[in-house]
Amino acid sequence: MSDPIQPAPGAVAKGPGVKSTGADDPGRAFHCHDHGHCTTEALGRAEALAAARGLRMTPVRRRTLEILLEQHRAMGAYEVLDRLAEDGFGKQPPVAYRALEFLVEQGFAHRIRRLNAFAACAHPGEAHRPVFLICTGCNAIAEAPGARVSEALKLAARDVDFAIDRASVEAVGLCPACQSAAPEIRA
Amino acid sequence: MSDPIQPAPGAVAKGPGVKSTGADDPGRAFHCHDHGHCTTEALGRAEALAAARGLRMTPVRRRTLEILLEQHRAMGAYEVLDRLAEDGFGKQPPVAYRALEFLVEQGFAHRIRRLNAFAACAHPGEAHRPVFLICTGCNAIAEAPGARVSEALKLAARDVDFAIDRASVEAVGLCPACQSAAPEIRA
DNA sequence: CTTGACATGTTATCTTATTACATACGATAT
DNA sequence: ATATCGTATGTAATAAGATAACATGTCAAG
Repeated sequence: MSDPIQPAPGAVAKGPGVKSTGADDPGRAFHCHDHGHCTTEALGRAEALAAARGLRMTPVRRRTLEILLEQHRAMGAYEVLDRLAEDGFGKQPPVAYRALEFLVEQGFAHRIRRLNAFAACAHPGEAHRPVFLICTGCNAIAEAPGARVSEALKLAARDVDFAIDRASVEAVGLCPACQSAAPEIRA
Repeated sequence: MSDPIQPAPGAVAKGPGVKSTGADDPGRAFHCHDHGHCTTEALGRAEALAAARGLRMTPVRRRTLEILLEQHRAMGAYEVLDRLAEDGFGKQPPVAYRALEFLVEQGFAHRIRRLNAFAACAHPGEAHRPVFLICTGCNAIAEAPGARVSEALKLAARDVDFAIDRASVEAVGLCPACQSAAPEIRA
């Protein structure tokens, strides 16, 4: 049960200009932050919400969320499955898919369609329409506030009389740290 | 070589309030329109653009685009592959994937991540950042102008210093016609 | 303690996508 | 006209992602 520590691997900037940020920073996945706290809080919130909704946060489900929370990146269902199997849970795809489905339904995790993968939600419980920012440099994923995007989307749909049920907005590019790093490579 | 006719199957509204629309209507996929013209034009533009770019619009590529153009909906790679095989082209996945990749790269088709599928571009050649509207009722797909959404997205990214490379905006819901049809079913 | 709803586990299968390698085609330069 | 090189096509094999169907286990209400 490796409980990975502070600077989450692959999600933490080391370069210059990196500032430590608090839990409410939208782009915190891209910066140094107290990841232990970040994890604990998300887990706690999920537990509380599940309880409040009369749902069961079972061992597989909790562990699945823990696994996703370890890093600020998306994981494929099979990657999650392997981890679960290591921990003594079932070894077959539905085990992972069901837990992930539950987490997504409850808003504790998100599905990143572009990557066919899943990522822990950074703001469980808060109604939000996140825009996903996917860094191709370090694979980190951040959720940016998507209220405005969502609004623009709604308008665009209304112009053609389309009734939106749900939407996904995913952008790939470079996080601040990888922008600093990449040019050296390209040059 | 079935050259599918006017009202594209699955893409054309039959209900009340349906108006015939011109080729420049953003949501035309959801309405009655001259699909033959719509197809011919897109194909012609693609040909011209390929030529202008010094690229080869080979038989598989052209046929692949034709297949996508038949209907205003997304098709899976294997569905396209089957059609290609019928026409005497190769029967293995790379045949379809390569042609589709070419079309997407050249902006003649789009990849709809949410559906793991592909759809012909409604505006080849015109620089545009489409928002995809996917109707769950009839599977039609329309491209709405995404300039504003794109702008909002850019701002959201800038707030966290993220450099967007490309983005996908996909909304699922009901097209005008299916909105009229659905309530009867639900009731 | 039984029952019913829900959760977990397994098998099997399906769909989507890629890697690797062989063959054919087409434009260019001899 | 033909050698050549880059590009396109074809095939086989397999990886990666996802679901259906069914059996078993668990927990809490009655």
